[in-house]
Amino acid sequence: MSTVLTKGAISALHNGLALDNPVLQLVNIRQLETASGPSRFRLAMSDGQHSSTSFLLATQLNHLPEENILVPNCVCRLKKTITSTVKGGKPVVIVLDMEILMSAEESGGKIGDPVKYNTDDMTASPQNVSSSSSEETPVPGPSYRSNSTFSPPQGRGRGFTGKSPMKTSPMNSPLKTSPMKASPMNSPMKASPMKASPMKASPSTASPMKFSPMKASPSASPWKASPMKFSPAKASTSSPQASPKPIPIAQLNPYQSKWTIKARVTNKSGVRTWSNSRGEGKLFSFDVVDESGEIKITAFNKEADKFFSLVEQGKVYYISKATLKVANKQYTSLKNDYEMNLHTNSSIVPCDDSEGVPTLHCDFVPIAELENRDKDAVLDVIGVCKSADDVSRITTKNSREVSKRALSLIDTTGKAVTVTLWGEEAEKFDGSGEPVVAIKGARLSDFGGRSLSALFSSTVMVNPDIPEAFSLRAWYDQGGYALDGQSLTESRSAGSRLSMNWKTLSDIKNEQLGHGEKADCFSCVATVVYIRKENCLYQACPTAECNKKVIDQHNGRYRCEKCNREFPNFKYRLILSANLADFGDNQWVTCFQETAETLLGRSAEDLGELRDRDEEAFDEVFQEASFKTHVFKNRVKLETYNDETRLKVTVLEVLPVDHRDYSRRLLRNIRALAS
DNA sequence: CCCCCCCC
Repeated sequence: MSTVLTKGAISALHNGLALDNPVLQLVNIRQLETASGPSRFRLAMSDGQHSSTSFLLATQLNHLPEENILVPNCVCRLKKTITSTVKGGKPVVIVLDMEILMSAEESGGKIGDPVKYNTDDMTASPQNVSSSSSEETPVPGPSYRSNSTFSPPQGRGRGFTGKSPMKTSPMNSPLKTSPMKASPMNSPMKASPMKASPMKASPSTASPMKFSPMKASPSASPWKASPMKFSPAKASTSSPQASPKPIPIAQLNPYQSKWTIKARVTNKSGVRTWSNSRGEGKLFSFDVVDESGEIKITAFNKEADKFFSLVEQGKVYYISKATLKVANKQYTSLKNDYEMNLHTNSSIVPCDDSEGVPTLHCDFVPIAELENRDKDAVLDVIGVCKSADDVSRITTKNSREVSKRALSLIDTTGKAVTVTLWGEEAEKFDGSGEPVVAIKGARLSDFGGRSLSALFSSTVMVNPDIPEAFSLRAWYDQGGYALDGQSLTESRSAGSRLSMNWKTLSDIKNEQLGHGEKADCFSCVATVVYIRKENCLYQACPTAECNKKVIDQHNGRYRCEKCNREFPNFKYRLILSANLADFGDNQWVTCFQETAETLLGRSAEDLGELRDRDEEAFDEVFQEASFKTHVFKNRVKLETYNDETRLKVTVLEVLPVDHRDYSRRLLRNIRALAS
């Protein structure tokens, strides 16, 4: 059993040596006293030979002990560590990422008979590091699979508040090429002659908000560069260098103090002020990228003044001595667990050698995949803009006026989604020629099912010079355009005259539908569990417009009080009480004539005749209509008579279930329940 | 230390 542990790892880690995913056993875990901030856990780890209590769990892993996953005797793989030295020269191994290989039960208790590792003896050399002896620590950090790191960007939006970042942009040359010119692929004009599309996006028509290519090294093809090719930075924080060698952004973490990064500014905000209960101030932020990754940097107050004009969109800088903190993923699509705040001693130095430093880093989510992402997620998307609304002005809840424009983007998944642009971005957007539109950092909303909204921090690029844009262009022009891409965003005008305000039956109670002044309308998918056949038919006035119940005079004549007439005949009409159920609740509803006929699959006239002639056949109609599932569009209103209130649900329309649509919504509900 | 990001 002891073979599972990486012998010698304790010594190696204490000496700051790189190890490839060492496997250790947790001997003990203790929560440290912390004055403020998140809890800290100190770990005692064993490699089977030595044990040491000099391990500290990075706070982003606190959930492991908190959920009792990381408990004594479990066996762990340390996927990412950094060895720091605390005052007194004592090393501490900070565990930044780990996984549990074996639970305490599976490990069967303490492995081997480890002796306490003597941290005073720092000359001790690691022996028998039984796993990999590679000097290369795998570049740590979040997964960077399938990302794009590319240049150049063509646009970025700052929304409609704050200062225009364009002012500070060095990039004001016209759009150099459209994707297809740069693309080795067939001309889309040839592939799709009737589409005038992309060629129209000429420099002269290019939206001013688009950024033109950067003058810096158009030859650089950074997306070809492997983001993983960096050698590891020394874990040691010693040996200050005269001209510091930059470390990859992906290796930044809060447990190092001396570092420099070399990175390009991809997204710079204006200066914004804030005022809340915790105080007030001003700030601006910017995103930077290198080949390994990206990170958000924020400058407050004095630092905002100091660095605002220095930091220019598209330029490359050496940045050092800033504070790393855990990023709040809620607000960013940047692929980094951390972000950076500038402080008094922070240094930002322009760098002339920008060769090979990419300009943007995207992780595009296929449109079909948006269905499975959480609401409010901030993500990157790319698609062909097959249609765009005209720009319109709306007034927000805070009575601000703002421009908006909705686009429909489609990608090779054959799915489309609506994206809303705001402010200047909406005004300047030119959708002619069905351009490829890439958005970095759009927010996913559940409006109309799934839709996207650009944020202040989003970067909107029209026909960006990136491989994804080229292949999308080719796909679209060579046939994708003909696809009737199903949109994840249900439009309010779609379907029939009633909008699909989808609810489950339990929503009726939970959301107190029908309790308002006016009746509420909603749609649901439900199964008929019971239909009351008693009193479902009545004898109505035979006059076309009058449906009033007639009084049987028992002399072959029928009297209508409303028409004040007697008739020799009547017509049958239906008022059906049915009980509908879905996975969460059931509900009594009323169907009048047409909806009742649809539900039963018979006309009221036929049913009336059947009831009088063949009761068994009549009953069978109700049996057959039971346990069928439909889409019901309903009106719901709380009604009061005689001090008694009850919820009245009237079915307005019965429709067949669109199973594709339904399963999408069902999945969404299940996810919502699970989260 | 922000985190506003709008509308249907």
